[in-house]
This record gives sequence, C-alpha cells and structure tokens, in this order.
Amino acid sequence: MARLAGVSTATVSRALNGTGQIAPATGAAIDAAVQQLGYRPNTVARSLVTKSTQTIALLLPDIANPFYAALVSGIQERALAAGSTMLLCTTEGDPEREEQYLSLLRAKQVDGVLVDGLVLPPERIADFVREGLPIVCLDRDIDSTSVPLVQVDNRLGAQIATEHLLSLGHRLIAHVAGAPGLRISAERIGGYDDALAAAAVERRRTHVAVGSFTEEGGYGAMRALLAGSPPTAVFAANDLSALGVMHAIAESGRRVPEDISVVGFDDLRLAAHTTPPLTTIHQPAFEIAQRATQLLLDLAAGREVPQRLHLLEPELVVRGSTAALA
Amino acid sequence: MARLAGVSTATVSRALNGTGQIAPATGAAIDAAVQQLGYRPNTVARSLVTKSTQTIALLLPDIANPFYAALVSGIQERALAAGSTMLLCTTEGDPEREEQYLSLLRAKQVDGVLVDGLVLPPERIADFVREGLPIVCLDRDIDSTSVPLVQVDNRLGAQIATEHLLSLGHRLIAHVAGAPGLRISAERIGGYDDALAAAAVERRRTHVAVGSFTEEGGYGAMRALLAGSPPTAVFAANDLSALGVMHAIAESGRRVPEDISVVGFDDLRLAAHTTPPLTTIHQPAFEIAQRATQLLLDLAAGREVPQRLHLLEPELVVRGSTAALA
DNA sequence: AGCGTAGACGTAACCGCTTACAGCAACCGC
DNA sequence: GCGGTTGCTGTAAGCGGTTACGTCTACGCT
Repeated sequence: MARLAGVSTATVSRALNGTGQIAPATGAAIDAAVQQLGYRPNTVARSLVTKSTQTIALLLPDIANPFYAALVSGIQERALAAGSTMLLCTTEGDPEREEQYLSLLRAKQVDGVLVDGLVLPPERIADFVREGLPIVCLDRDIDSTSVPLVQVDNRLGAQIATEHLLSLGHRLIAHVAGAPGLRISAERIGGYDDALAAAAVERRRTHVAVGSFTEEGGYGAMRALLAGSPPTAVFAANDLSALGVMHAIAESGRRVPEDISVVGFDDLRLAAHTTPPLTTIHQPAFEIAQRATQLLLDLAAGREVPQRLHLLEPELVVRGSTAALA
Repeated sequence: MARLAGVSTATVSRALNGTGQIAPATGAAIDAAVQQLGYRPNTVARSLVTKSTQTIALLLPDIANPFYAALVSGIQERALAAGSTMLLCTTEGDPEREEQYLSLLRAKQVDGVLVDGLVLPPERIADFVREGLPIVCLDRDIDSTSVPLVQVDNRLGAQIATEHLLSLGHRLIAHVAGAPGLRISAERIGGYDDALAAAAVERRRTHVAVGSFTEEGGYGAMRALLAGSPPTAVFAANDLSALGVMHAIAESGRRVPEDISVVGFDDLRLAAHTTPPLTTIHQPAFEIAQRATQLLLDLAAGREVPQRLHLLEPELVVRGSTAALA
C-alpha cells in the first residue's frame, strides 16, 4: 500500500482526491509511491462510502439496431467527461427482463439509467424513480410524467418527409409504419397525416401498412402494398424499414426512384451507401444521447432538471432515393 | 434493514446466499421481511469483500459497427447466466483511450475484459494480464500469446469467398481489403491469394485496393478499381465495405451482379436486404461472443483455459450479388 | 448421567476507502 | 508571552456486506 511508502491512509486519500491541504513535500512523496507501486485506488471501496459508483446504465431492447448503437457515442462522451462508465443492458423487448435489470441495477447502485424502447408499464418504472433511482428516457418514449424525455420531434420529421414527397409531385404516398402500439409509430403516422391533410390529398387507409422498424417488417409491408394499388412514393418509418422497402421494390422489378420514391427516417450511417443512397430524415442521435446523459448526470447529482420534455429538430437529407413524379 | 424484522445480519446474509444452514422458520421470517421492505443487498459492499463485481467489460473501437454490435447479444446471454452485467467501453481506435479504460476497469475491479480491435501494443496489454486482470480477445486479434483468442477462420473464409467467385467463371477478381496493418486484413488477403493460386489465376497487384472496413473505405477503393481496368468480380473484406463497393458500382452506371459480382464478409443482418441482397461469408458472431465470454468467465473464476486459440468455421451464404460470368 | 456432535445463530473482524474530529506545529498580532 | 489562526496530518468511525469462530441448544449414544 502506498501508505507504507508515505504517510497515513487519510493523507493519501486527500492527496489523491485533491481534498484538503497537503504539504508539497508529502504530495511528492505520495506521487512517487503511487508511481512506483502502480497504485490505483479501489473504486468499489470508494463507492461504498461515497454512494456514487460513477456508473450509469443504458437499457434498451437490442443494440444490433444501428440507431440505438448510434446513441452510444454521445452517451460515452458525456459519461467519460464525468468520469463515468456505462453498463449496457439489452432486454430483447422482454418486460420481465427489463424489470429484472432495473432491480439489479438498483442493487448495483448505479448512478442512473438511460432507457429507450422499454415496454414495461410506466407505473413500474415510476416505482423505481420513487425509490430514488434516477431514470431518463430517450428516443422512444414511455407514457410517464415521472421521467424526463429527450427525443426528436417525430411528428414534425414525418411531416417534413411527406412534404418532400408531395413537393416532388407525388400524390399516391404510402407509409410503412413502425411497430403497432408504440407512441413513436403513432407520432410518425400523425406527421404523415398532417402533411397529407395540409396538401388536401386523400389519405387512403390501404396506403398505410404496418411494419416493425426492421428490414423484415419493411419488406413485408412493402410487398403487401405492391400487391394492392402500388403508390408512387413511400415514407418508411425508419431507415431499416426503408431498406426492406427498397428490397421489395427491386424484387418486384421496379426501380427506385424512377418508379417509386422512398424516404426513410433516422439517417443511419449506412443510409448514404444504400443503392440508391437513401433520402431520409436526419435525427440528431449524438445530441439526443448527450442531452439525455447530461440530464441523467444532473439528476444523479441531485440537481433539479427544469423541463421534462426535450424535443430536438429533425432535418431532411435528400439523396438518391426520391425523384419527381414522372 | 431486514435484520430488524428478523435476526442478525450474518444470518440474513447466509439465508440470502444459501450458505450455511438456516432453520425453516427463520428463513420464512427473513423472506417476509425482505418482501416487505423490498430489500436488495448492496452489491458494492458485497463486492468489496468477495473481490468479485459480477461485471465484465467489452472494449472495442465503435459499437456503431454492426458486427461489433452483433457480438453483444452473445456476451449478454452468457454474462446474464452468470449473473454478470457488461460495461461497454468504446475507444474510437485511440490507444491512449484504450489504456485509460483498461486502467479504469482495473480500478473498478471488473472481473475481466473482452477486447476487440485494440491498437494498443500487445505488451501493454500483457502488463494488465500480468497484474491479474483477465482478458480475452475476440474477433480481431492482437499479437500476443498472453491472451486467449476466439475468432472465425478468416483465411478460410476469404478463400471460400474467392472460390465462389472462381466457380462462377470469374478470373478478374479484385479484393477490397480491410484497414492496412491489421492482421485480420492480412489474413483475408491471404485467403484470397490462396484461392487464386490454387486456381492458377494470376493475382494482379492492381486488383487489391486498400479499404478500411467501412462504407467509405469500400466506396473509395471501388472507385479506384473502376478507374483502372475494372474487374468482373470483387471480394470485399467485410459487408460494410461491400455496401460502399456496390454504391460505387451503381454510381458508375454498372449493375450488380450483371456487370460485376460482389461478395462480402460478416453476414450482417442487413446483408439480406441490400439491393441486391448480398452474397457473403457468414461469421458465427453469436457463438464467437458466447465462447469468448465463457472463456473470460472461466479465467475470472480461476479455472485454467486449455487452448489459447479458438477458430470457428465461416460459411458461404449465396444471395443475389453474385452471378456467373456473362 | 455424561459427553460428543450437529444444527442454528450471534459476535466481531475485515474488505479498502472517505471524512469528521482532533492534535500539533508554526505563525500572527498585540 | 499568549490566545487565535492557519496549515497539515493522524485517529478512528463508519460504508454494508461476508465469514471465521464461538456459543448454545437439543439430541444421540454409551
């Protein structure tokens, strides 16, 4: 122990943490000892007394979804700046596992948890915050007033996407929706409806197909759409769906964008490299993540967070998958 | 504290951990108290004495790379079964950050760390294992004998990919390599060479372009290839590169696979939904992750791990991006 | 009756830190 | 010369668990 090479454990603690005053000479001696032994304070002992583990958790269904993955760097950046690390917990959309994890995380004394896409009843989540576990929700919201939320303005994004298609002359615009029952899906349908209504374009029920935010979902939904009266453009609820949509279109012998235009939502890194490159709605994932993390850190530090809802701006990115109606 | 509702803390501890004998009646009383208070033992206090944090870490450059993300579920599955959680640490390929994290993880007393794609000198890593930090490497290897490694047989995979192209009649087969200087890139080049040599096909130096395992890298490399004497087929070092490759091909007015066939490596989930769907080499990511995690857990538990190198089998998945030479 | 033993629990030390609190110089002003 | 600061450091009490050890009761055996 560094104390052998120096003085008392209390002084070492103070020196290393920069709390209290230490004589220059003692400081140097301690530094030397630390250097020599390669001493690193045991953080778990530290956590036991300080009540802070310098650890936050990210709880979401599946990190293989590129959008979720895109959130990580923003979290990491903020967390690292605060000296914290991040536990990643994936739930596969299983509410039991969500609860199990939340309970485990509390036992582990994490400083807080970031949640995305949970399916657990909001009141169960509220129970945890009531017990003192800081939670903030990002991206996909839960129906709760007890948890701050930061996400993109989904309704606006969907509206912008649809308006883009309208401005290209399209009138037969389909929507491949997200997973049913989620508020985020409903918001995007809402934006789509808003845009159509504003342009006085009839909104055909047969033109909104239900997907699941996955390639498979988009693929299936688009095949169904093509089997009916094919649209000239489609707004997919996210980029992954859009991939499936384009796959189905190509398979049917049609071309994107010559025969059918498609616009996605998310602006994943790979959207720039699909064939053709995907026109989509950009979500500021990095900032969403940063903002949410900062909020969580504030909460954990006992600071009050002013507003509950943080909406960020979506942005249209035009690439090669949309074209004017022939 | 549950002890109020029951007996002594020692007994509670024994009851909850199932160590030692406890009378049925006491057990019931404790259960009741636990239930009533919603008591959950503080794991950090526990860790302080048991020396086990039930936490492992995953250290890699960037979780936004879908292949890395695909590893997570296999890790999660094994870790959860062992009651452990996983810290995710992303380094952006920065060696200083790698070292900083490793050092932090040691201070945090994690039970072990899984590393992938590190660029830190192997001897620095060896220092950590020497100090008692269990480390196992998966996917991308480091040049060290002190760390167990589990990965797919890269050379064989590359060979299979190239043979597939050869069997379709192609002779002008290019390779868009991975990031230069990495052993994994070299292995895949090696497999490509092996296949060409076995078929007595000339290997033109101008037909291997350097990429970087990213869409951008593949795109750039393919543009360079097209600017020279275009191949009739290309083997991309991974699926992400293949995306970029297909992008560049489409942009040049050529078609996949009619004009140029392309095969990737990884078999990302999205490979089935590119346009056209990508023929690729399947990597058993889930099993690689599982195996590596199990190894790490074994190491952490003080069990000896028999062999250092674990090679898993790649597999060709034929989809729509390859066709017989016209 | 006496002793050994097994079962069920309590006592207390300890894990490696942080942090009151107190002690002790040296230094200040008057 | 003396009380009051100020600067620096040590002592010790935890933080919330685990666990070696000891104790006590009840029981079995001779």
